[in-house]
Amino acid sequence: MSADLTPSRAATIPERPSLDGLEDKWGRVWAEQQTYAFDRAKALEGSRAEVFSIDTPPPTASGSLHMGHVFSYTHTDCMARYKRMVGLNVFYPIGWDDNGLPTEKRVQNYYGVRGDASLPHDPSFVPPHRGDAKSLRAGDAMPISRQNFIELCDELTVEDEKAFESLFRRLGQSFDWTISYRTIDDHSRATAQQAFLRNLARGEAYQAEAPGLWDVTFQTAVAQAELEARDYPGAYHRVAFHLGDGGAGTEPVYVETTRPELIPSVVALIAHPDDERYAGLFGSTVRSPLFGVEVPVVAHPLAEMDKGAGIAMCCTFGDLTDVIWWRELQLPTRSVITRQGRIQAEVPAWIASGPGAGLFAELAGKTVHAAREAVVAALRESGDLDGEPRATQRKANFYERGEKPLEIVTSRQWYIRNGGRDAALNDKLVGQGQSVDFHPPFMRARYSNWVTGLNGDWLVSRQRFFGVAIPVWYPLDAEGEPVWDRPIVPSEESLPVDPVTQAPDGYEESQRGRAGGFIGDPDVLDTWATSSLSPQIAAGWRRVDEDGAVTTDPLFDKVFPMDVRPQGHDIIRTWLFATIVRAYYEHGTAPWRNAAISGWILDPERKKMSKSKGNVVTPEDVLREHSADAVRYWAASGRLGTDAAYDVGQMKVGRRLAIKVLNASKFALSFGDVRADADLAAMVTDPLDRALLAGLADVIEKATAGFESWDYTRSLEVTETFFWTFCDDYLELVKDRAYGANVDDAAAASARATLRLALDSLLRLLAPFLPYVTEEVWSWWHEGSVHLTSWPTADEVRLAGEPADPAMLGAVGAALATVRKSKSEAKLSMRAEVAHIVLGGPESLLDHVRAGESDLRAAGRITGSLDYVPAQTWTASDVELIPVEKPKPQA
RNA sequence: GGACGUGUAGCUCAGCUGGUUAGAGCGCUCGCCUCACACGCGAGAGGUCAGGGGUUCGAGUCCCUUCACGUCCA
Repeated sequence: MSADLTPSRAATIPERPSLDGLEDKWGRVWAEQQTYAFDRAKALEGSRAEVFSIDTPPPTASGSLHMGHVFSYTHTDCMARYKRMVGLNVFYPIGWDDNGLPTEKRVQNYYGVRGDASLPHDPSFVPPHRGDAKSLRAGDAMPISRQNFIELCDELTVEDEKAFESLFRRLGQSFDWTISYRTIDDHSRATAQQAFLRNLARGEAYQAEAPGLWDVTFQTAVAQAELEARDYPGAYHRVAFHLGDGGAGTEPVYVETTRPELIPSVVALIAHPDDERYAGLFGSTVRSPLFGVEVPVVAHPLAEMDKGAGIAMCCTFGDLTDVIWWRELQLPTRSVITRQGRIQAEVPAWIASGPGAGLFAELAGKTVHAAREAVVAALRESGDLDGEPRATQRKANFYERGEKPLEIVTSRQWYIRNGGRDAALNDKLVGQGQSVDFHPPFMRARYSNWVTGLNGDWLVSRQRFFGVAIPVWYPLDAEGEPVWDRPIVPSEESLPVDPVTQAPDGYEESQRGRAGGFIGDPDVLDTWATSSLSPQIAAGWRRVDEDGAVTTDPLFDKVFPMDVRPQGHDIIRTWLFATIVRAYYEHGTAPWRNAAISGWILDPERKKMSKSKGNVVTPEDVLREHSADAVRYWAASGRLGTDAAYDVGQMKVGRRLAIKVLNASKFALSFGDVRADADLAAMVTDPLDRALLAGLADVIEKATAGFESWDYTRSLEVTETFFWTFCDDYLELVKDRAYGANVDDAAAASARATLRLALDSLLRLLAPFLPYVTEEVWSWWHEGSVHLTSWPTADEVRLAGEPADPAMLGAVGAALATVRKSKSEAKLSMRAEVAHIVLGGPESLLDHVRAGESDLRAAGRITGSLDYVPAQTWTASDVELIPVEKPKPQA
């Protein structure tokens, strides 16, 4: 039986091995030698099964990497390294998500600018400053053209990405850096536009004018997945609506509303059909206070009987329930809130002829907040406010990055169907989730819950500057009005396009904005609409050949569907779901076979780490202080799907382990060389050595099983435990035997061979977790990288002949511990000699101890008589110890 | 209100399909400068496995229920 090892040679070992500098040393070597390069040619020749492909999350380039990134990316890297060692051709790309609002905000602050679509491109533009913005008020920002703005985004994200790359490299991420992309680069933009155009051609994407959530700060539409419900202070205002013509003697109907400023928008009062208090009013009409607009009282089950007065004021639009009522009850549209979050300037028709026209004119142009105060004052004056407003906490929808509650405005937007309005499609998309193996499995419920609970299609258009342009134009009719339902689309060959600066085929730029001409769609796609195509972008779904033809890279079928999507659970509803939707439409399949979901990192007090709490640590500092291997050890101790604490203690344990690997390896290789051509396995004859390797074989099997079930933590744990036993017991037991004797001494040779065999496997078992220290030690006596060797197999260390019993090492180790305990209790040095001892132990194990007695005597310094007696537990009796002679201080 | 997860030594966590006196590391206490390692080595103390009920010869492990915490969705 010969082990499948890389070439070995006489060991060259540093005098004092150290972790310091290993990251720089090996990081450079790995980069120079392309250690982690994906073998494209081999993939193209071979079968899909020989490849392991990873849909790496592209981090947001404009943020900064935090310990959560370190945590989850390490999880993936450990799996990637394992898969590489079992012989798979690992496709491990890295991309940057430099798209979207975070980048825009960062660019605005960094350069002191803001985008203004009305401005022309200035080719010689120089930003006011770079970084170090002084106190920057929105008004001070310099307005610049969209193109100039995008150029700045481009400039800054490239800088940010360099910092990220350096950190990832130091952490030991085994990406293939040649397979990289940026979600704003030409290839990504073209891919995103091509996929969108195909969605459009197949009817999966559509345009609609509809009420939708709108962020007044960022001036953009917002999708359901970007919502965040937050507590928001408000007040119930009890407001009177008047019956009939409001004649005296009739009791008004009181509603309780938190948004009195929307009274001009009221279209109905709505109560629950079972609510007897209002049953008599259904079908009749009431007049709104102040404005005197006549609205019906209608029944709908979404009215909450126990909330407020039990009867709600339906306005267009105060919240999402209003939208449902408006749609289902076919109510009129009476919007007064503009996209800026202010009351519109013109007095609307339904108010102009009524008593409130003057009041409305006063409200015009006011913010929602100011309008509310004005309306409340007017209600007080007219007597329509019953009592005083009562403060309340209500849940309001916010854009996840926004600071003001979302308004609902009607606008023309693009959508991609995602099952939110189509039960059959919803079922299919839930089914796509079933075909992905989630790790841990319960994470699938997050997916199914989200998909099942969707209440609308995916809104993909955003009114932003920096992003992938929606690749369509609209013809203008003879009156100069856009013909929305006949969008002009570009050819796939011409992608990427920017409809704002380029004219569509068949038109001249001079026709832009003119009757009979065209306009370009000014919007960009949701960031997720691009990042949801990360598998397609990385794997070359779109490729442009030299002749300009659009095809697909033949590699695509060798890596797609990908083997795994690693990501955090917070973006199951966005990134994971969107990727499934896109792959389903384009390929009819799930985009990956597995989804590996990492948990969050919490601070030691179990709080979420955030800048505002001041408990954020920067990965650079952490890596410098503890070493990359130590930080990886901490990360790898966290199982998939489980939140973990930021735990310096665990990093110290990892550092200790890494240092132990250095020292133990040095020791194990220091007993004199074995013959280079020797069959190591054949040299292992001593029963204790055979027991060690038998135990190691079991460990290899368990560690392998761990990785195969995505439980890398289990692999680390069994390997680590065994490694410490190897150090504390086995090394101690055999060192005397391995020392000193000549090369031809069979007992010594057995120990030395075992040490090498064991170390060889142990390093490979630890390599996915501790890439630096294992590479360092490997280099002492091997050619090539440990990361490109084969994963150890139990067969390598399972010797021919009589099967050895791994329990023997445990038995002799327990006996040694018993001897140590005697010395410890006597408060003596471990060097103290044992003149006499009677060892008690389980009868079934005593034979094992006898078989290893010479090693036990050497390690325990038992120089006198050693007797055995069966006992329930390990005990020592009749112990006679000889203290070590303390050397007299020299005079 | 719904879904999912978690609750095991002071702390961080293992305990897989139920089976002998519940494990590890850190921390703590005591001892040891043992020729790989003092960034080390050895030894020790610490738990009625959140509470209650049930199934079983036997439950931290399965079922029911209560409580606490977390995340997401309403």
